[in-house]
Amino acid sequence: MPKRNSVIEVNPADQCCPSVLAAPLDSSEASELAAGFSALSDPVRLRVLSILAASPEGEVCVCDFVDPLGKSQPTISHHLKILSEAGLVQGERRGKWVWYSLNRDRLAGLRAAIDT
Amino acid sequence: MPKRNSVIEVNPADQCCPSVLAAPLDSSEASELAAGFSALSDPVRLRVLSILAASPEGEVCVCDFVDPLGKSQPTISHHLKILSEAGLVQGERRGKWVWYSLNRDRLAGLRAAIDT
DNA sequence: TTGATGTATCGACGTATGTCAATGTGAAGG
DNA sequence: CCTTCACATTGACATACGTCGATACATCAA
Repeated sequence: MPKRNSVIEVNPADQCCPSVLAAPLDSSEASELAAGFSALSDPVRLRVLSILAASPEGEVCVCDFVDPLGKSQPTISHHLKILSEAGLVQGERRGKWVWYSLNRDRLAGLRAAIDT
Repeated sequence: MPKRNSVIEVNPADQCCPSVLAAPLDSSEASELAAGFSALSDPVRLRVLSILAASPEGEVCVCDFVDPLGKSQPTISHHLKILSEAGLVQGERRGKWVWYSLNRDRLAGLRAAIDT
């Protein structure tokens, strides 16, 4: 190993959420964050989020994703489940339909994790 | 489809980088962004970034990742390549060693993509 | 109850991904 | 030269992931 004081030892400290840039992440913090970014690592899911964000009512029903995204209904449902489990969206059943809405706080948390 | 004006038609407009929240993403914008977040979707890679960010010199050589991350040298090299291809880090060979540094602009670009 | 409609789950398939041992490459020192 | 050291690449493997057809579940209307 070249002559340098190499890797820093910094206490993750008392902060609300793990941050990539504040201090070296331990294994569990890194896994937690990686799970969040995994939810963002698919183009269909990003388009789901963007459609939700652009919706004036703030909610979109499942059937309204199928045509614009060009995927089958089971595929859309699969992606919504992944986004839901990641805390990025939530669904609410009203009658036959399920309306999904964006959780902007969760998205802000992921953004903060890569903030300077 | 339930009675609502459903999905909005908004022009992606003339902006520098695709944004998830500004307007509905088209397929190629979404794929481009998803590739970026894919690079962030692994705990080892997030820890690489956090170690780089915490390094006072702003650069860390490959051998200094191996022990802290508990992965083999080829695995570290593999992850560094993925981060490099995503534009998040860059490596510079100096003698026998290769020093990697963080590209904060690229990280800021991804952060901006999920900004409100 | 029956049928129609919207959504979720299951099963299967091909592909992508993380991992490491083995090997290749490139640089420094005898 | 030849050896040693740091890093990259390859090949193989197990696992995870995206996709869709088929099907189950839930709700409403007749």
